[in-house]
Amino acid sequence: LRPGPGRPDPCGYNLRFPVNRASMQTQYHPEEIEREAQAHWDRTRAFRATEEPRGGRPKFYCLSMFPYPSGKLHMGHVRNYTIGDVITRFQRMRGCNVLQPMGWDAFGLPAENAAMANGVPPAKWTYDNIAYMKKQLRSLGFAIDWDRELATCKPEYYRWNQWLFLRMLERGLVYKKTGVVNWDPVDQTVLANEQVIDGRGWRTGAPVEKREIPMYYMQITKYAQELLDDLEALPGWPERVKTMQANWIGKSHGVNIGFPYELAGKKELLRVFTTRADTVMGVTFCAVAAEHPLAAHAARSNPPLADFVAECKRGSVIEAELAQLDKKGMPTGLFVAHPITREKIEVWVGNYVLMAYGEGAVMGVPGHDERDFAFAGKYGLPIKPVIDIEGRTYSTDAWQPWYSEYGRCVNSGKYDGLDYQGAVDAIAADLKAKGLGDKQVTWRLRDWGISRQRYWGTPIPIIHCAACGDVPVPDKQLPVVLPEDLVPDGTGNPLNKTPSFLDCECPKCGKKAKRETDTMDTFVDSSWYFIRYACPDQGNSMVDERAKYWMPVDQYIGGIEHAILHLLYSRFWTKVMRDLGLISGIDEPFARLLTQGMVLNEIFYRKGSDGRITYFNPADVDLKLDDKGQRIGAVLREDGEPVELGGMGTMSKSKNNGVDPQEIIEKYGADTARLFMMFASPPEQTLEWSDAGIEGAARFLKRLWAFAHQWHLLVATESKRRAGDYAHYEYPSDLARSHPAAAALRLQVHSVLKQASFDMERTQFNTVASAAMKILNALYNPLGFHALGDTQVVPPATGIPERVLHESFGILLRVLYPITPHICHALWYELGYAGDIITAPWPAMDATALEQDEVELVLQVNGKLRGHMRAPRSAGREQLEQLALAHDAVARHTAGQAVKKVIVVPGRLINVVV
RNA sequence: GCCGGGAUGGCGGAAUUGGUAGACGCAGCGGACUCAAAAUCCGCCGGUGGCGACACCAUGGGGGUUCGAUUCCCCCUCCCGGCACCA
Repeated sequence: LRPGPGRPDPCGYNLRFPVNRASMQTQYHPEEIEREAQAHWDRTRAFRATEEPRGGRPKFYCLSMFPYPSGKLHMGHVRNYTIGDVITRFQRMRGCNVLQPMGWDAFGLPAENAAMANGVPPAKWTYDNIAYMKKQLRSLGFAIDWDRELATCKPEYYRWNQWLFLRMLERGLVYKKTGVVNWDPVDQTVLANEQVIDGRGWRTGAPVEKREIPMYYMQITKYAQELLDDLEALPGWPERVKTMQANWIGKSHGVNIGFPYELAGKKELLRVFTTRADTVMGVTFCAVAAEHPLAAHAARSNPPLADFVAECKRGSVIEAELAQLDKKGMPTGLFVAHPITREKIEVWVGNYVLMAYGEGAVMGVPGHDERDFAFAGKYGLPIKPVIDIEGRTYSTDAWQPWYSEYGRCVNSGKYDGLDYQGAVDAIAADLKAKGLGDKQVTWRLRDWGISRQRYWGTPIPIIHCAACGDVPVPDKQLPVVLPEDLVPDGTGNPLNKTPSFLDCECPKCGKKAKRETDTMDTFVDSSWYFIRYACPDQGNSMVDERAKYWMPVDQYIGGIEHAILHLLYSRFWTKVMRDLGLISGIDEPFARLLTQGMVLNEIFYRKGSDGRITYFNPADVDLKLDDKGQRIGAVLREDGEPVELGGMGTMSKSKNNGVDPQEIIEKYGADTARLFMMFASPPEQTLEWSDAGIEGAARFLKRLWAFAHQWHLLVATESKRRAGDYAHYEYPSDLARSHPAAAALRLQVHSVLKQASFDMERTQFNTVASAAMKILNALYNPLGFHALGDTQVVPPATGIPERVLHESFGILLRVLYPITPHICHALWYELGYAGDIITAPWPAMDATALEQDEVELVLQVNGKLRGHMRAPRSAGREQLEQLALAHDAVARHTAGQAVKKVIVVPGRLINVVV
């Protein structure tokens, strides 16, 4: 039943199932059909995406976050890319011109670490990993346009990092600054603020130190307002991601206040930022950060203070712990004047003041700020309450949370009685009149430091000349190529010891000069790869007009761990590229974002007598169940001794609970792995790995194949080779009477299809998989299949017309196809459906199939379910009321009581209120 | 502490957004086939009471709105994630 010679293919393609078999395989052999399907797609270049002229199909750009080539795929990858592939294939069926590209986030530290361990250059390690992982991805059958593959470690790619860096440098969007940076002592490199998590390096987990290093910054703060505002233009993003970004950007409205003082006869201002200008009359001291110039000045003539400042600066302390630390401080001996009362205010150095936020100095209002309260308490500074909260009495004994609430000003002279906004407005106006302050907006977001003291990254295109200083590499000398044969040995960046890279001529004066050896943060690489996919072969420019066709990404899929870092940087770069005129009409790169949940697995462990914990892989453990199937324990298969149940946790090496996707694919096939991943939970939720669940998915596909095979034998008999006859389904309007079983089947199948279509649109794929299972269950009975032996052929006993079964099975195959494309591809041919399933449209729901002459209604009394009744669809309200009231179950519960009201929900229920 | 998201059978999860709670699957139990096991197929499967028809209870806990609440509102408990000395 495959398209044979002489039979025109209605889709206009001349496709043939690649294997010429006399009959369909009896059993499901995933490895064989998957190999064949993939070879077929390769040969027909089925997933190559090309730009279509105006008026063509709508474009759909479906993108999954590209992987770091760490060695082999893990389950998280499989889940991520399967979700993307389901969306890709579904959008194709909906008639879109879909692009799903793939590439490699190929620069990064693990390559250097592997190089140190094995003595292999990072480049070789990376390229080997790419080759292996690409093979794995291909074996999963993803509808990827491999023609657009890119790797960020290739000069063709990273030259444009360098090129854009230079453009940004010209415009002041990149600048060099020596500043305090986060230093990861293990990786020996600088980390961006975004890469410091709980005071530790995001990769190494080592406590971050502070160092002063010159580095290049990208001015992301210039875009803070737009990055914040445009979050509202992203309805397709999860709320929590937007909230996380908004918090990270951290916009605060406040007042910048200057406290006047004199230094060496010069009038100066100590600037502070506050969101509580209404409490300015309660200031009893000021505090500056250890790095503040005033602290440095005072320390010069005050050795104990100098020691304290040095101690604070050392800061080899975890920031999160720092937050719990005691408030510590020392007076500087300097005094400033209160901007309104002219009172003398002492300036302290405080360990709790951050140099990087606001002005690096605060006004101390112990009456209404918890930190200032603790500080004042410790050093005996006065506490002056200036805000009154109605119905509360202030006491300086202990801090109360309500002390920091908004209220009315008291003890504040002319501001007494004003509320928060009134006081802030009045005080800001007075300060402005004196030139001592004004309203100000402050951001938490800081500029993005991109210099990394590492080898395996994009070289920063700068040349250091003794005469001319830092000179940008001229465009015509790009790319600055990174040598690929170096092997780092753990003693710093090997580029520093490589004269062939290091030595060069100054582009300005021609004298001998040295190249910059710092490389760029790898987040630069991933900030625009999705635009480059539009034109990866473009050698003359960063992007071309094809980017305009494909951008923005319609659906982006990736892990929640990138909610801030990667997604914020990418939004920033897109806006920069827009402002440089490189792309147009795009403010945001990703229209819709889906953050997939983590993949979890059971954790089993034993605690040794020395307190050491040993973890056991779930594959080596047997669960013990009681007779109800509830787990009561687990034993290690090897020794039969019990192990502890540690619950569910993210698959990780440390917990020894990972499952290698390769083993699953080899044992069950890609379709089974894909089906399980999609079926076990909705994409955004965590997914709990289960061997039994995998078995269940495999069982379903076997059943599907067995059913198809049985039916294939049935329809393969001579007179039934009429697949083409099924092309148009027209059913008599009295199908329900002539073939009640057929009408019932169509009702089931089309209701399920309606639900599946809805769930596809809202990316809830677990219920799409369940829909396919429901259709197969509905089909099993009409064929009487289950009662037969393995190979016996029996005609349908129910009298359901074959074309109804054909229609139903065609719907089943297409509903399931995005999730398990290989088996559906094969069965589509085997059962004689026209054309190639990858060009088949998503099935259309037939509304007439849902129409019934009689409907079942739920009967309720006072909202409680009491029975069911069948009634003609045409029955009116009154007729239904009467039927319901006369119904046994209803009568029993309403007997002797007055009926107050009857609620009729057409087609659903009747509720009698007594 | 602040922000966000959750809590439904033995388990993963459904419930088309206020209308039959537990779809679909897993596990379990009983049966068929088999010398036997596996595989496959059939049946049962939230709890309590009852031979049964059926009744009552049940979506973390408590209240409310409604003819009707897993769904909406208020309070509380617990869990997960993010941020956190941000002035």
